[in-house]
Amino acid sequence: MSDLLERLRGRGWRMTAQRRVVAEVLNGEHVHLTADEVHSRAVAKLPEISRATVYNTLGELVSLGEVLEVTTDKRAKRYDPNAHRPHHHLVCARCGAIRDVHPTGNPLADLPDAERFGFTVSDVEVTYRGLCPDCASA
Amino acid sequence: MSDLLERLRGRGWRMTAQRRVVAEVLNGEHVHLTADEVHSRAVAKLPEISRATVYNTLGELVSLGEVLEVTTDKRAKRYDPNAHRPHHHLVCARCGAIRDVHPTGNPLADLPDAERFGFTVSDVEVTYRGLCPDCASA
DNA sequence: CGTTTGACTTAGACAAAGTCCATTGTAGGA
DNA sequence: TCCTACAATGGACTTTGTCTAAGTCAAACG
Repeated sequence: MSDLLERLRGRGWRMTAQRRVVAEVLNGEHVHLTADEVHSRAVAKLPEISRATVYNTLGELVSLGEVLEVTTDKRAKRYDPNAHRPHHHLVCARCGAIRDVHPTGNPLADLPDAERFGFTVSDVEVTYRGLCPDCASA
Repeated sequence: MSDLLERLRGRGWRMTAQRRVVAEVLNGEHVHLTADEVHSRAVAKLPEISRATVYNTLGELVSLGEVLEVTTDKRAKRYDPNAHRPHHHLVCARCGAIRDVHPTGNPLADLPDAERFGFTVSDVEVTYRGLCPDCASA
């Protein structure tokens, strides 16, 4: 269950009530919360936690590589704790629902040298867009 | 040249000084300006143009399919006038430089039915990340 | 051409998301 | 237990974008 929390403890991350709560909120599969949603849920468990702390903690988790920042829409960034299994995202264009997906193939290999403009390419992010079953039938 | 302007005129788009200036600013290859950058450049040509008009006009160009919205980073949306030729983006993780790229292969075909969760998938957006030559040597 | 009209533009208020900073609190080691 | 470096707080601030009411103008029409 508490994989994220376990990993953080193992890395000697200084544990505080606030950090524990944020990590707990983020735990799970197909979790893609905005900073604000993380804050709301954290407040439910620990009413005195501040917005700044949630932002700080999320930023730190991202730096540690334990959580990924996902920007699927133009609104708020979302935070994805599933950082240890590489994956991409499928987003509903209407309601914003997000699923983790695992396409076959390797898009990095699909970018010819001639198209790299001298860049050192290290990562690729793929976002599929469409309509989820609910929105498609509406 | 004024391909964009030509196309818009051809579509019976009501032409005003403000709209012309915005279209002119956006013209070109590898152009990925934020709304604010578009506004600054538009102001240089037409000082009394307002921010709201720039936003309105950009939104309209996107609706018309003449300009694409790109969200490569967590900051502002960027606007890409190269909407005719499908392409993806290569972004420098440090300085934010953006190039249009044309990978081989079709990522849409790489998403198995089992990974679609019943979604009607219509589009895919690929963002490569790395360091541009300047940032890599620094 | 002049009139008319509905679409376009404007300035500024407002909202949402995120950052910054000086102050206060506390985890964890000696 | 006490200390101290690190963490949390909250409120002001910044950035990005939206909205509205009132004024302006492009273009169709006669």
